[in-house]
Amino acid sequence: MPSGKLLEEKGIKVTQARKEILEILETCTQPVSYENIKESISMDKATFYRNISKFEESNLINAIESHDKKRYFELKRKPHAHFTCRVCNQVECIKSGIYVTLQNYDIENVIIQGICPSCKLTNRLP
Amino acid sequence: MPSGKLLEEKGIKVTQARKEILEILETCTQPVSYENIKESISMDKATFYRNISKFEESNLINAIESHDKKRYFELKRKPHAHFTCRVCNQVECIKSGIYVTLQNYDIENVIIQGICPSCKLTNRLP
DNA sequence: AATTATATGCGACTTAGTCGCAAAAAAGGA
DNA sequence: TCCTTTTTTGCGACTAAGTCGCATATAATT
Repeated sequence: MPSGKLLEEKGIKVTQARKEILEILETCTQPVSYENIKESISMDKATFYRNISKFEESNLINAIESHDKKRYFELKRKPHAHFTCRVCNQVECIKSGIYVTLQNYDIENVIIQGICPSCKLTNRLP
Repeated sequence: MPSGKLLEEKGIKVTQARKEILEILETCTQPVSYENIKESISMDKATFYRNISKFEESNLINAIESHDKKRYFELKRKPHAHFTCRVCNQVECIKSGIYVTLQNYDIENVIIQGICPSCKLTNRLP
């Protein structure tokens, strides 16, 4: 879906900066932080975060915070859980069936924390 | 269990500050932040956090970060999931049966994010 | 074109948590 | 008990992801 269209649908004005952010998020298979993509975007940090806030309000994206205190962003597609590795800090989408329900709570995200297979195998330390 | 004993078992030197922290954590039924308990402790902020780090290394306590970017601490007792409310930021222990397994991952914590029943009912906004 | 509204860049700011260092407290002898 | 070594503490300065105020720029509207 072209990023301009996504924005129009949500009633968000289409700007160069916003298109840039969405286009990058569309190509990413895992959530990314500002740090991860700052070389690939041309806007200022403040503009990036202001637009990210706007996208969050419009329910366009999802943010997950990892152990490094950075927030990682992804387009909202099919709901799924996330795994954050406390060694490499990467945030991974977990597509496999994790279903959590809690009576009377609104559940918006499920985050599993621990050590990912790759860090486990290579015995990397935090 | 007296807090001095807990420390000795883990080979951590017993000091006034450490006993204070543990005694408070022992009385808490929900995870608490530094902010929550700073009036009840007599040590400096740096000392608090240094001891918290030590307790984490020794697997004595657990930390959960909420939406307010603060970390909430609890004694490690029986493993259980946590719920963090993005409106009131409280961290709640979820004792009911949530079991998550992921092949080849080490799972250390499961955090469910959303809106708690109390904030839902009263329609509080973030 | 002129007016109004919204978005952007820049630099200063916020804030939970961390660090360096000197003073204080504990531990271990002799 | 006194002396030496090791660990802990308090204080103030610092860190870093993210936010804010404001002036400028861009877009929409009349």
